[in-house]
Amino acid sequence: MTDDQLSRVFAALADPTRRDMVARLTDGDATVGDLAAPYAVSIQAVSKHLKVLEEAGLVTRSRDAQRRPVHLEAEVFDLMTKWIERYRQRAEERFVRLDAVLAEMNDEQPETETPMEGTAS
Amino acid sequence: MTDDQLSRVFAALADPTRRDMVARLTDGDATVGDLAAPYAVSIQAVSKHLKVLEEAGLVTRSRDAQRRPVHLEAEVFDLMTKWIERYRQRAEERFVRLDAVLAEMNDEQPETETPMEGTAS
DNA sequence: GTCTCAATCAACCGAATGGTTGAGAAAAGA
DNA sequence: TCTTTTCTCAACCATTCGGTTGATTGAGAC
Repeated sequence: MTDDQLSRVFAALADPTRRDMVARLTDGDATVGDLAAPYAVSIQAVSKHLKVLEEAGLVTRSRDAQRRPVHLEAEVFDLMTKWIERYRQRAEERFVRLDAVLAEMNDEQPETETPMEGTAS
Repeated sequence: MTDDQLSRVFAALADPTRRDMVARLTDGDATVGDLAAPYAVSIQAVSKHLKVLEEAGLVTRSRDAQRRPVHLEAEVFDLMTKWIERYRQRAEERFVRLDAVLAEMNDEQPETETPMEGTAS
């Protein structure tokens, strides 16, 4: 499943616990124990969540004695933002065009069928 | 899992096939058959994908004879963009603050010969 | 050395996911 | 009516996911 990075990032953020971790990491780096504290799950479960976030490129981990501080990598957000904005813009452009078409159609007959395009990859 | 809408949206877009469907829907509405054409999976599988996208609020489906045209709902993108931008900004603010601290440290070492302040490397 | 702390690895479990095939529903056309 | 087209529903299957407990590693502290 989910071979490319974009898939991994979206999948990582599909979990509320992992989203909350990312949110809290914007306050600064934290250890696994710190991150695990608020949640009602084992520290092993949190460690697994962090592995998912790490493989998505959302966090990195270094070493400080026994601790493994977790650091948020914000650049990956751009990957998502780019994808989202690209298609949101396209959708909005089409909406604007459709709007113009509809306004134009008001002068003509309102009986024609709605066009159904597709397969343009 | 995936109780709230944000989770459902992220989860829906974690699949490359579903992302491609969304991308193609920015060209305009399409039928299930149209959408299924490029993929090497059954039409039932595509129907399932569409159900996921629909439950995430990313698409809506109407009816036109036997066909069920699929329409992209771009507003849901805002939900993601808001979340992403919020935490990206927080992360970047923190980065900028760190940047300022580093810049301040560098001020003590202008482009002239390094005056050997006591700063450890 | 031994002990403790912080975190991961390993095995397991139940539920969800993405795919399949087969049957059926809904609407138009013959 | 019967047929065709379009799509969904219902089982079923293999894999993944999020969680658990138990064992183990890594790095101080004693």
